[in-house]
Amino acid sequence: MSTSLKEIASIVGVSTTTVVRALKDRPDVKEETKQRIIKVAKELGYRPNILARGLVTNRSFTVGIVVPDLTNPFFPELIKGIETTIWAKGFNAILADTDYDLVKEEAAIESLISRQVDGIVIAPIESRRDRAVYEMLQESGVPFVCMSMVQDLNTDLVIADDEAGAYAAVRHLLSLGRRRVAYMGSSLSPRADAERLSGYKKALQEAGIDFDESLVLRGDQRDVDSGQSLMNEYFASGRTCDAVLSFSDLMALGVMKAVRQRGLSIPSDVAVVGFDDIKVASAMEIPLTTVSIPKYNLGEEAANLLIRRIDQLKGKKDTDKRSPGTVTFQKIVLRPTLVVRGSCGASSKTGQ
Amino acid sequence: MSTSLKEIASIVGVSTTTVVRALKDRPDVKEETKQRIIKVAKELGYRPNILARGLVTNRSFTVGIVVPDLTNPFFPELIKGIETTIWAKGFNAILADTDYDLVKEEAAIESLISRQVDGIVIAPIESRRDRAVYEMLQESGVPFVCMSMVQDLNTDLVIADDEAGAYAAVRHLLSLGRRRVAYMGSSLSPRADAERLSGYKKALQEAGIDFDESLVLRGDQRDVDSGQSLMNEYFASGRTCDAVLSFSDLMALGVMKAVRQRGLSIPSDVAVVGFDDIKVASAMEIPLTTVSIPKYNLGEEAANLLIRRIDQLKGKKDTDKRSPGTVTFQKIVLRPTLVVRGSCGASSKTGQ
DNA sequence: TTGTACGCGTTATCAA
DNA sequence: TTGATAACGCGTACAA
Repeated sequence: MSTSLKEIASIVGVSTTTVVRALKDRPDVKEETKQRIIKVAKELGYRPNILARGLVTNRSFTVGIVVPDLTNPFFPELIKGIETTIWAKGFNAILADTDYDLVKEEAAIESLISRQVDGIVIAPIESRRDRAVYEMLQESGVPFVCMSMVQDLNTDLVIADDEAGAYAAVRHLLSLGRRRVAYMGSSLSPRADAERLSGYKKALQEAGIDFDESLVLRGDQRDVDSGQSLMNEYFASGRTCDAVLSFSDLMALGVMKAVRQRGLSIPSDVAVVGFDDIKVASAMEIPLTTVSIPKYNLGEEAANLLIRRIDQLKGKKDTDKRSPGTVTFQKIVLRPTLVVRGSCGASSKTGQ
Repeated sequence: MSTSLKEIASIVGVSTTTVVRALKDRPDVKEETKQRIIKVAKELGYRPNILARGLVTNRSFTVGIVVPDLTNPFFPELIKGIETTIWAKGFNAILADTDYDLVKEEAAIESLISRQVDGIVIAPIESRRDRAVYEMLQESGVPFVCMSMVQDLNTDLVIADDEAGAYAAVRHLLSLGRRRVAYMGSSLSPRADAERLSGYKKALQEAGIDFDESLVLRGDQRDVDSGQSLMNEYFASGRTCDAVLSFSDLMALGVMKAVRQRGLSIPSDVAVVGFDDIKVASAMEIPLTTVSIPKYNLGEEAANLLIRRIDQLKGKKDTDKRSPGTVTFQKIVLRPTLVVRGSCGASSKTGQ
């Protein structure tokens, strides 16, 4: 099919070894033959077969990216951060979307290992039964970085500071005079949810406000409708609030819809704050105040950490690959920033 | 590193051939040895090296996906459609984001070819100078499917019917009594832009309305701000309109902002219609009427077409690979649907 | 029922 | 300055 070193060699009348040297522009080839080889290679449109190369070098220059749902606006930016970073270092990305399906997640990881990826960045589903999958991955020896905590497993980790994010948001709301701040969490991300709730409580406590369990709701962060219906139920049950911090911007949009349907206005009656800072958050009629997560940077950091791991793994010649006692995992935590826009009722200059 | 057939063979005390047969559950292996082999393979966590396999079978079971910008909400759904479809057939996806950079697009394609992908799905940048890149790709012999037309090149193509989409939208607006309908196009997608403009004109003509060049604007479809500033300029120049069809939902959001800033109301003063139907379109305070493009389906169709191409290419044993005269390219056109919501002023039951 | 031998395209080692 | 040769892990004729 495609031209190989051997073909070039036979055409030019040299050995493949010489062809390799010429194409890699090594100094130890006669200039004339080098030129002849390069010329023929160009004419034939020679492209190295990276698979074959990987077979001998034991490096595929490929990393796997595993996410639960591409269409969640959170992930494309993250992936872009990863892809751009690894691309700059000569790596390609194999992408797998698990659809929040544990079976597919496991299959995806198996497939990636079979494809000899040099490493994996993975945003776990956060199922209660995902531990086994990650233990399998650890045993495989393929380095990987998680974008959220997997139960009590020790892994490399790159995450946002959820507690600090929620804390800043609630603190801000309280400083604006809000007193009944609802927390709309998500049961799909129990770890992050717990962190945020903790930040929420901390802010309340500092302001001397008692924690009120009835102000805590939980739904599905991926879904506008979830935020809306949750908020509707909340109102329907006779409860009230003057502010809502929701787990995602998508949910926050749903909250806004519900609030309006209730005939209340934003932000005067109810302040709404989201989480993530997706692109359209600023484009709403009432621009959404939100805890902005540096998604692209998270991707960058994860990619850089992973590549470091790969280098230190493949770097050492053949000193025993696993020295399980020695490994210290890294945990990189990025601070989110509160982006104040219209929906929280602050008189801000930001976010127009 | 990872266990190979050879290792298993030497442990069990048979040849690699036998191991292969056992692992593929061929009938011509003694049941007992088969079980022994399978057992050992399991214990050692054997995983076939797909790269090595590809070297001999000349099939990598990988397809490349090339898009100009992952964070444009249009693409994740498209990619998901592709990825899910090919995954079901045993393929993995290598993803490349070109950042609307022709140089990176070419590099990405080269890289994919070097990685021996079996095929490529590509959403072209639509630069004026992209032709060379695609000719290179054609010469490589790797089958590929385009998600938009590349100049006057003949390729497999899977696209939405832009003309029909725009036509339906404008027709609807006119049926609601709108008379000055602005068309906000995009200079980044000249082909689709021309198609839509044509649909726009067609609808006007049928209604007996003269085409007015001053109602046509052009900006950057990726950007909310572009829609906003374009619309601002429009108003500032003293022009008016009672409806706007914009090239993307993102742009439409910008238009809505500008209209409100102008003190006009939606939809009574100005009806706004978008294109794409991104997730949040329905979550706006005034839900956005839009021409819904079946992004996921486009991805599915592209993937299926590509896999058909791959099969028919690799299927034939070794009858000359390129019979350039014989190839007939396919063009699959999917119809978009107009989703009527609040922003166009129809009294609809849809889209709440 | 099992094994031998070769090839896929590349890199690496050693020798000339 | 150049070339044999082996090796990576797997698949497949061809034998036995």
